[in-house]
Amino acid sequence: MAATIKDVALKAKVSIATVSLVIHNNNRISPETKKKVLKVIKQLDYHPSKSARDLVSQKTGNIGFILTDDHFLRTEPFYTRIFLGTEFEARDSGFYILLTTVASDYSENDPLPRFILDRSVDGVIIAGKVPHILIDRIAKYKLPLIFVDYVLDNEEYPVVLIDNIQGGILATNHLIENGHKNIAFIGGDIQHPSIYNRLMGYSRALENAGIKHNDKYIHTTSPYPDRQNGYDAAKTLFKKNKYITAVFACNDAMAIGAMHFLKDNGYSVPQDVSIIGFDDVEVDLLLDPPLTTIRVPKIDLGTEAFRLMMEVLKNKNTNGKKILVPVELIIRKSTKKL
Amino acid sequence: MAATIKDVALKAKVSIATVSLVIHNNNRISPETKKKVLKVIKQLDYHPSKSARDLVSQKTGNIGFILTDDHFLRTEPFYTRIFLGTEFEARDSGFYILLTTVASDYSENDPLPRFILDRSVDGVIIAGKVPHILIDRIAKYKLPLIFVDYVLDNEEYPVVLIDNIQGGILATNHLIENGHKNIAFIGGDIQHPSIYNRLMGYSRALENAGIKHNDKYIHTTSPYPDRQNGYDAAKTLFKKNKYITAVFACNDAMAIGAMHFLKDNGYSVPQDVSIIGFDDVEVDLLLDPPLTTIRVPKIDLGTEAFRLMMEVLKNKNTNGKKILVPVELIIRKSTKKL
DNA sequence: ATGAAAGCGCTAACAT
DNA sequence: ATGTTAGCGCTTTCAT
Repeated sequence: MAATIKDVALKAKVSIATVSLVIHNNNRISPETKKKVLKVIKQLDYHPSKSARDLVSQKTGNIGFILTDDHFLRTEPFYTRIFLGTEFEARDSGFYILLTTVASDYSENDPLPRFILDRSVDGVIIAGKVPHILIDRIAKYKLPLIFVDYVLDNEEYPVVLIDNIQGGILATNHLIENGHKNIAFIGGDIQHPSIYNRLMGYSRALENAGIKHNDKYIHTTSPYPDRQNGYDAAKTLFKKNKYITAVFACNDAMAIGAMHFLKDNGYSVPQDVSIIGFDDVEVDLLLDPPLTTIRVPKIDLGTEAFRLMMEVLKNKNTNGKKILVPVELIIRKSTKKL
Repeated sequence: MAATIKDVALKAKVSIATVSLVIHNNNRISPETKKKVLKVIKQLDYHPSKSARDLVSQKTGNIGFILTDDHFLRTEPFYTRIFLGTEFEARDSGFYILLTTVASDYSENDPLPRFILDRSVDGVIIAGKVPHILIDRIAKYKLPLIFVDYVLDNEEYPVVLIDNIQGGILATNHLIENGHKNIAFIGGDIQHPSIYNRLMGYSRALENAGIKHNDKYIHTTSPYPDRQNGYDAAKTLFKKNKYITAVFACNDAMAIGAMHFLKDNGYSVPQDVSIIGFDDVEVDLLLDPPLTTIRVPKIDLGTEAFRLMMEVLKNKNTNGKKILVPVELIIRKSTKKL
């Protein structure tokens, strides 16, 4: 069995209280005693038991990380990266991240993540859109709650968000600067704040450039912004509109789908149509042509979320605190001058 | 604060021992008492504290999951999927998975994963190749240890492996059946058991078909089987050999790299050269042409690993137990009849 | 500067 | 069938 505090105390001929104080670097201990105890700790390869600490401190040193299985299973790693950022940061602070997925159609009767029920987390990070009912249920447990890449607009939770409006502006400006005027926007569910804001950025950029907003160029009825829906959105759009020369897709998956539609139908990218995506997932580079996009620093999102959680746990006033993570235009080969 | 066993006992007017027995469904308790206690438990939304349980039971209900950061950061989700399989299965058994990455060049001076030191896991799953020194150090803690997709040949650890030999045979046979005779193999470090076994499958298939083994068609000097090395391997190979009509890459990443090299140099796939990969990562479908490959059921690998861990924890005799997960040929468009 | 002791929320052995 | 109690390995208050 592993050594306990008792073993150390016995061998160092001090009380367990002294050992505890040494571990916590309390300055009430004399240098000699400290040295002696430290030596024994090393000899026995003693490490305090987390279970015992958790019990007595009424904390767990764990943070729960919740996302829907849809999001986790996404082909292009996105939330996985956010999770990694959180995990990296947590490790430095001595915390563990307990990851769990919930069904995208989580409903009243589904069980809550276990770590909430058995109190094995000190706080919960929710990444991406999750059903409202889940949030409501979690809220009852009064655990610190932080959102990443999603938040309900009427709530006061601290949140880490992508600067989607800025990203929308960046993407649209890039197209405008390349001489495009007939610029389409394709996106999924417009109720989703990220997509809504990307569209807002698009609108604002057009407005700033004095380009008239054309509702026919906007397609946002797809439920989920994946490749198939990108394909379908492009199909609908190009069937009705002949003058579109550029497409801003709300994410890379839809951009990829749109690119496929165009290829299948005799358009060449970027000669006939320029396409820009959003997210910067790694497959972008593999495409032919490689996709111009807006880079989202995914790892940073996770890192920031964890830091914010630490602030909350230290009782700082973080009510409604919002961290906007900046994005970056990555110009590759799917866009060109008109 | 959350309700404790004491609160339940008080309200139900029984002792905490009775409550404990009810929780554990012990049949020594009378149906009426049981009913009464259960009712109070529901009223108070009582869930036993994991910290307390862990401490008294000297178990943690956690399993550590270790992989190198290289592996976790792989562009094509592979180990992420294995992890998911483990997590899904763990959830059903009431376990948590603590994920941590270690540096690929982990050395003597680097710290051990914390969950080993502070005893917050009951066992450890190691996924993919990790430095030998890390395994040695972990072994000292006498924690149950299981390997997935990697194992040292001289060790007695239980392990879940891909049936790489069978996969190598499947891939090579597919090419042979399509009339190919001059079949190249490209792979990374041949010391890696997976790569070695895929090559063994290749050799065996050639042998069975009575095709002479040509060492010049085998390139296995790349350190890490990624795209760049696939590109380079193809370059080396095609510079020296004119008669190659098919390439079996040890994984999809190298296959993708090789495909790029061929495209860049005027070969067309599959008209001039057929290519088959291994793994079946999702981007394969996006390629032009979509990649023929050997499908590895990643989620299953994780699931099996967790189940094996449960067996070990139940003290079943699992010493040296080896689970071989079967693979499957997925024919797409990168291979064709000669 | 150090030690004794209570107690965190459970489980399990033992008692009734 | 149910209750009493010791103890898991720590932290922390209070003594000394």
